Amino acid sequence: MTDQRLEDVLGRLRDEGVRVTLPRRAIVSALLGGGHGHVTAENVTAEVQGEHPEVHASTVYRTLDTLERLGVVYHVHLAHGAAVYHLAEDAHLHLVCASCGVVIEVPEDVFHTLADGLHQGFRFTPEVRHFALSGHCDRCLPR
Amino acid sequence: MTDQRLEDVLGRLRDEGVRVTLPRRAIVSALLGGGHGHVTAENVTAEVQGEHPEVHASTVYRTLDTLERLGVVYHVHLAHGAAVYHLAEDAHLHLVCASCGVVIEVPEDVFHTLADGLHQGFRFTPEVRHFALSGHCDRCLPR
DNA sequence: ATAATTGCAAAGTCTTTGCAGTTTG
DNA sequence: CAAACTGCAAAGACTTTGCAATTAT
Repeated sequence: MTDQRLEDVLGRLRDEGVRVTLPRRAIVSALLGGGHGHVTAENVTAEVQGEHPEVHASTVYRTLDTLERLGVVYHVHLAHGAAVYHLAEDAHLHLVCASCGVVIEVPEDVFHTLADGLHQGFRFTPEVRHFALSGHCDRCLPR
Repeated sequence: MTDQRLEDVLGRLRDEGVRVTLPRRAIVSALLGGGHGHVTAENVTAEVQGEHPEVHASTVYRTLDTLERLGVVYHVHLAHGAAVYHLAEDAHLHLVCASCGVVIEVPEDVFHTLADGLHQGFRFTPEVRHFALSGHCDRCLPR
């Protein structure tokens, strides 16, 4: 019943000299448990506070930063609102419809051609993970 | 000496039933005058207030919205900070280095292949103008 | 005249920060 | 025990909004 993935992550924290505290344990649990990606810091806070109401939002932000530094999670800006967090192992790219907000997840390799072109033409290496690509899904296509 | 482009824009406002006021005149002037793109609402406000200190930032935001609705300007989110505004006629895409912040402007057609691929594969039409593409320029490339 | 627009102040959203007290290793 | 971490409250950056007074048409 002890979640192995939880222990793995906590082990990684300890290996890095990062202390394992009750808030961190709860936050990592929430991330692993919620599972299905796209959680905001606020979502995580709410979930954690269900069990541990004393854990403050600022701690959640700080912990998410720490986890990102360690490569456990990363965050994406989907649109104008709050950033969403993912487990790093679930890495993928995001297409967001500017009208209806639907999020389409796509594998990274879809961008290879573009990345090659940008690198050759402009000496620029895109990092398409960190910001979603805005646009329109077919049903919201203007006109 | 009367700026023809200014009068053109103001004419467009009137045609749309939008009133031409002193703040709007000053804001459009600032956009046309500053010229070289990438201005934030705050930049515009500062410039306008040089001549007309009574014009309030909220008016600038409202006017920029109006101008965007009319297709005179559009705004882009370069990174985490404030949005930047462009004259619509200067439309182009933006690559932003996450390390040094340099902004590289590229023609839209660089994205055609990607756009076709996304449309065929995911029924999604990217609108690459509204958010910059984050990444790293060669001199900031990690590792 | 009258509907649009403005200035102002206040609020709103998301996130960060300073600090004193608490906890981990 | 020392260094790391936390809760709290406050601030910070950017933008939006409600409203009464003003202004363009």
